[in-house]
Amino acid sequence: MSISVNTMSASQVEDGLEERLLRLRGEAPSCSCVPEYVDDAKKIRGSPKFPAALARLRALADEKRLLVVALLKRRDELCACEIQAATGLTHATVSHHMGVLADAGLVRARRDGKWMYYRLARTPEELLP
Amino acid sequence: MSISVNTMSASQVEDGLEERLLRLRGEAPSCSCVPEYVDDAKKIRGSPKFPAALARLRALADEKRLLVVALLKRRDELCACEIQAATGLTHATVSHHMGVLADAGLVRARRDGKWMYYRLARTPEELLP
DNA sequence: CTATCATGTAGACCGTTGTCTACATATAGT
DNA sequence: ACTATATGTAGACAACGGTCTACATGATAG
Repeated sequence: MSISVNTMSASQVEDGLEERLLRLRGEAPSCSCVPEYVDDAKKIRGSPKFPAALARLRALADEKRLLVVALLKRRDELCACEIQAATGLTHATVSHHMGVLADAGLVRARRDGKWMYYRLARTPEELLP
Repeated sequence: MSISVNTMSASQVEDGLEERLLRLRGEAPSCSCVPEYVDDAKKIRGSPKFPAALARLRALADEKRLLVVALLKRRDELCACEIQAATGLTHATVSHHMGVLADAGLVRARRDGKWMYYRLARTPEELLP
């Protein structure tokens, strides 16, 4: 899984055994590119912003959920039954989708009697990183 | 599939047959919300911007692809083998991911001899709607 | 021209997820 | 309390997508 390209010493490259083994697996590049990108990748993955941004993107990467968010940009609040009618889904699926959007921090839910109302949690400009 | 809530006339509601049928399917809301959102949804879906935005979001909604885009924000160009090392994937999977990003219009590919170089197609600010 | 390296493509595998039905919970009205 | 309405939850199923291996293509060096 982990690739130790950036930690290979000159002696290891010279004896060639380790390198050839990696090459046979197709895991060792032989181009002349600099290897600092591996550290960059670790930094990016280690940042707490990365999983949060990924969660928001995954929440928006669905046709129905993106439609709901687009609707909420026009009307600041929609009840669950409106979302159901606009998407053509069952109420169960709507509930699922709104849960995904809420977990990602994109929408906020408010209960008023029997009805649930949803609105964007932030301004549209802040929705994406 | 299509829900005709916004086209129901008063007589239809009064005789109740059509309405009860819709209710039995769980497709007719009975709350007091206004129904213009159905037209809004059609407009949003009909816009050419909607599928394009969805394609970009779906391309970014993957851990590895988001990592690649984040890397490309720091270094303006990366070759395929660098991306392979940074992600820990096989070259086949890297090729697949870069194809998805390119199809979504997020990255551009450039061939230089045996190597493929990738860079962001736009400035980071334009990447998302 | 052949060998070798970097990358693309095809197909299979399998975990993820969007969707539904069925049931459960909550709220309001009678 | 009892009923009806609105929404949430659980589980099942099917389609999608990320990943791999194996093979194909393109490109350079000798």
